[in-house]
Amino acid sequence: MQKRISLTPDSTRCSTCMLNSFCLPIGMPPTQVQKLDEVVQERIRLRKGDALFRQGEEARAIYGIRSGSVKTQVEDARGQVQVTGFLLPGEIVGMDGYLNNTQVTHALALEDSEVCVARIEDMERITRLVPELRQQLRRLTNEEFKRTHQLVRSLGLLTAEQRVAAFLLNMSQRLAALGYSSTEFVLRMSREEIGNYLGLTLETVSRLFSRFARENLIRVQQRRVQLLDLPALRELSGTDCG
Amino acid sequence: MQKRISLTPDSTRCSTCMLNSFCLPIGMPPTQVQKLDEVVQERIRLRKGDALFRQGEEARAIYGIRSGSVKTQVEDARGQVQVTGFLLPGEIVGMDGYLNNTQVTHALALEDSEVCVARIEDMERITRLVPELRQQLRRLTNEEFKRTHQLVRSLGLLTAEQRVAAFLLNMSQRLAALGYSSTEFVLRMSREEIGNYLGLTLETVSRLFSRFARENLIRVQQRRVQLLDLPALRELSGTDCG
DNA sequence: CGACTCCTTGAATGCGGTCAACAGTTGTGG
DNA sequence: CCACAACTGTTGACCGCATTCAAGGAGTCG
Repeated sequence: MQKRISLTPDSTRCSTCMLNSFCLPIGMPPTQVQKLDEVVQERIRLRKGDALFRQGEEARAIYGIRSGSVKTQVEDARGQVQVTGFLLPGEIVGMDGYLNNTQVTHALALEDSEVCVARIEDMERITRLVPELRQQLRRLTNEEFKRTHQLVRSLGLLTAEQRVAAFLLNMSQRLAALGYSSTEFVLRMSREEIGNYLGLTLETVSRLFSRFARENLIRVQQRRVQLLDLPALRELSGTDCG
Repeated sequence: MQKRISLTPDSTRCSTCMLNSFCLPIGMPPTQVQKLDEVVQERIRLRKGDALFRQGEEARAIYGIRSGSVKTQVEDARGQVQVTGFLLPGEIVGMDGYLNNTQVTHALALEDSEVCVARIEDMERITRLVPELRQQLRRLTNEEFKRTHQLVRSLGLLTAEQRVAAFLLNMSQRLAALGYSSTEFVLRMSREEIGNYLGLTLETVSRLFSRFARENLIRVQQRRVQLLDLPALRELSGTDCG
């Protein structure tokens, strides 16, 4: 399933990566980032639908998304699934596993993707040399908490309409941060996955997309989305950001 | 509001605390636990309603609940509040703040309570001497993730009935672990707080309590609850544990 | 005792879910 | 290249769960 790639000296590394400032090295001085090249010795290529890791597995690494996108989901004893996040390039998957050596979520590729591998045992070693890395890992864990709290807030106190609007704005923001258009993008996940993530049915998501389109807030054709009226969406979402 | 208490040599410490095996020292050998006494030099006494810390504040410590109970909640820019957890004795509050030096939630006492203070700057120092502590902190962070994921699952895919049943079972389990009765206890929070936590209105919570009582699954009088039929509640909850 | 908060219960409404049919898209193999 | 199958998304009709609004009761504290 997964395809491992060892990085030859001249292949891309943290220190020369385009996503440098969005990913693990965020805010680290260049001299430190070079030391990260020692941690990230490997990449994995995933086909759409491949598992990067599975809930319950031993956690061996944390992963930075280099291209493509990934969803995380938890599964209970009865097999019911709840999507807990959609991850974009530059974002880190597996922080929760890092903390207890056991993955608490599944991570599945939404499309063909490539992820960089930072093995936990290597990091243990490197944190002794680069104390900033420890701070970095904390910060990433904190990000993860904020993401999850936002999801809880959305599920706990927003209406379906607000959730869908907030979801679109959130995607918009994150894509914009990566340098993509904030008003025109392709959703990599199905209506069902969006619905599951937002605690709604796929029909409700579809209906709201259609209604937003009818009201000229967005344009939709399949997974291609165009946001026509950001202020109105923000107003609808009932939150001040995604 | 808060009342600080410095611990005199003969007052209770981690190494002699009754909650020893439920709290920060969980699973640590006695010799290590003694080193924790160095970290936990202070306790705070809270009156009902007092804030242990507030969202946005600088995080200076993590806190172990010694007696009483605490709720955590996030607040958005418009002042809307979402309760994210109810914490019992032995449980740790503030892990998320520890990770970024900024509190991402409010923590409020549900009743008169006492919490032990482990200052972050002290812990930095102690982790150099007691490497196990670092592992401990990771484990606690992971616990926090699991708690939150469970809440997301509950909000995302359970019905009101299932959520309330699961909530009661969860309280039951955690109280039982502390040595209290698993079938008879007093809820420290209002219907409104439960409702907010579960993404329901207070009326829905009240109605479901009444219905469970009518069906002889529980007995309720105000905040005093008695679970009469655990298997049936488990069945209802649609999950295999709280 | 009165004022307050918290809880319960009823009645009516409506949001989102369910079930079902169909359309559009993608992928596959002949 | 087309035909067919499988998947994904849209839309409609109906239903029911949970919310909303409202009134009244129970417990608590000054």
